[in-house]
Amino acid sequence: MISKRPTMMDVATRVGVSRQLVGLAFRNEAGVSSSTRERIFEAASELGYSPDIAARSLRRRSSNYIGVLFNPAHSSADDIVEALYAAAHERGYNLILGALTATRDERDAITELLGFRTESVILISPETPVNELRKLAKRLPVVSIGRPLPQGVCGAVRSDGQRGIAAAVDHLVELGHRDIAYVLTRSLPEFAARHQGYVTAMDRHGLPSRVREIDGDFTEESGASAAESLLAEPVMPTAVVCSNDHAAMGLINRLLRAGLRVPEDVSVTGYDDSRIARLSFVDLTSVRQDPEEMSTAAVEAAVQMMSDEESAPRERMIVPTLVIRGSTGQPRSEAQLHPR
Amino acid sequence: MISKRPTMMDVATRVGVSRQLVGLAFRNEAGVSSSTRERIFEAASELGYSPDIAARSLRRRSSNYIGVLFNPAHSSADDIVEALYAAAHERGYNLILGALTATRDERDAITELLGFRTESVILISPETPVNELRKLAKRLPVVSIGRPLPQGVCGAVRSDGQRGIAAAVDHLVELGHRDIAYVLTRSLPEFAARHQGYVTAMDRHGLPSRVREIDGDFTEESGASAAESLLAEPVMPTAVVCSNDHAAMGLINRLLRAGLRVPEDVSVTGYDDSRIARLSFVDLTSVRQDPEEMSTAAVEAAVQMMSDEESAPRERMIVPTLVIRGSTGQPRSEAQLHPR
DNA sequence: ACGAAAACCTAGCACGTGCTAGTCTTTAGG
DNA sequence: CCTAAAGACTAGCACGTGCTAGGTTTTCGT
Repeated sequence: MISKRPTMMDVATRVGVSRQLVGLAFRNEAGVSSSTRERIFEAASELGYSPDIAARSLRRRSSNYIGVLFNPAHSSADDIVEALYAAAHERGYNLILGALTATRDERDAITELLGFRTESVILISPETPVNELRKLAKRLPVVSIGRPLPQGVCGAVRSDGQRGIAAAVDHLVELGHRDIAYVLTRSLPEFAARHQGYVTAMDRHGLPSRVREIDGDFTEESGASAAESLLAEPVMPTAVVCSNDHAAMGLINRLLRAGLRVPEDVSVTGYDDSRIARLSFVDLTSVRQDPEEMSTAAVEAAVQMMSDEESAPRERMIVPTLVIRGSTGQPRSEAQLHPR
Repeated sequence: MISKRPTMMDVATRVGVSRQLVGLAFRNEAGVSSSTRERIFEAASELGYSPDIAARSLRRRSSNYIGVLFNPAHSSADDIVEALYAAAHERGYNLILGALTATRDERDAITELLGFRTESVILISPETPVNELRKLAKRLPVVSIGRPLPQGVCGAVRSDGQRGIAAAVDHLVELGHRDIAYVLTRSLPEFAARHQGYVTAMDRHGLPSRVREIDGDFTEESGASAAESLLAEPVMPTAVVCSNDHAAMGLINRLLRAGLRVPEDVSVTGYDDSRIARLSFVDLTSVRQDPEEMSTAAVEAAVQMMSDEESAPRERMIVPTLVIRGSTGQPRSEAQLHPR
């Protein structure tokens, strides 16, 4: 029973027709009488037959599949993957996932996707060197999500980190904050724009002298140690903008332990609007990069590049939005001036 | 360039050998001189060739792939998927993922996996009716992770919910708690064992009269409303055992807002040891179902059923462990008797 | 230098399906 | 009743690879 999965032929002989007719029925093509069609599907279900995708795409010379590289450990990947399925399905494509794990690096995962003869690949926050991406993009349409790349390397969808952070700074300034610190992430290139956004926004508000930058990364620990160095200062800023949600959480936690209240004493913002930020427990004001919009744009770019081989790789910038929650409020001096 | 991906034949003509020799080289078989082998790989890399997995598994009549059904929205799935990759790779198998999304139900996803001719499927917390699972298991080895099923339906790996909750209760009793409430989850069958574990553990400790059960589910809101009903009681229990981490978080959050401290006033435990529980912010004592152990067991079961077609479906129960963190401590009366 | 084995290489069929080009049967129009 | 068209169905090749069964060259022991 295990050794042999049924084929079209098995269904055909059971019904008493030719294999080709079964093929027509499964492809929903004309030329099969409705009674025969019914008998075919019935027999197929009895035998547990389903078409062999490998054989089909081999013969068709097109798989109808888009490969997706994602890292399940990265918190925002799930939302994007989910939205990609919907977006691809709407346009008649299927997805095949390539996961990044401790035992599989990007090269392995991409090679596997190519092995499946996907017609294009969508890479979520890839770290593959640019020249390799360029090489890859010569073979098939490639769309990168989230990573800033030089013009024309491949299709690209990313959100405007500069505007995202600027929105956070604007929000805080509007609340009355002036001493606004920033916890940056050094390790990844996509964070350069966010950093830039902080600096220019502070400038724009006439606060260049209040710029205060602290090193951090993607961990809660880094947020906690950022909190330490702020607490050690003579004057604690009234607000802290973080370049990601995890660092923001670590920071808040340390501040609370030090007896400060959020947002009464210090306002904090995150970035990503990850599931963590949405927890009622955390309730973190955060910059949202809409996963539906990113995914739709990525699939659109891939579809365009697949249908028109000569079209230039499409690049699209998504405008992030600030989701205001409970971790931001009026600064403490203001609160003292206008209590409640 | 896009219309035609290179084949073995292209590589062969470029090197000046037969297609079969290229095949030997890529399968790492003997019979290819090392110099030729080198030239073949060089040409392949220049052309961007990688073997066509579809054609290969078609000819081999075995795909070497295990299908994995998972729900990216479910918090514990990521860890399991990651561990599955490692476990499968160690045993010479690859994984192909089938994601559950809003637009794809289990039937769709499983049908797709079958279309890829995976040699077996591992289903993470499937909700497919038992009779359909039984039918499926007749066609190929099926292993379910997490769901309680009647004996013999298919391979099964799950953790002992009864012992898991019992461990939480034991821990609290050891700390001195006697008034221990339980927030249950009604919606899913795998939670029946946990409920049972609570009742029997309370019994065993001679506390059947202290049993206090509150309805809940997988959401933070349900935890919050559970907190409400506890706060409305004349005597608040000193500890609350929750059947999942999300409910525990909602509960804690509401307690804190009501001015209670955790664990000084109330101890709380969760279940799943999800990433959320590990956040320094939350620091939740929780029952851990080791994903590595579950995954390894699942792959082992699948491999056994694949290699020995007649072997009975394997069923394995994993013993969960309690991870003690900061949300549990001595009960308030005890703490008053022995301060610090 | 000879035979044999080892090393290196190739021909041809098969896997399950899609597609083109048909064949055979039924129906419709005069 | 004849013809043509439409409907229902089928024969056979092709897709890219693996495998069996060979073929040819090189190497080695004596």
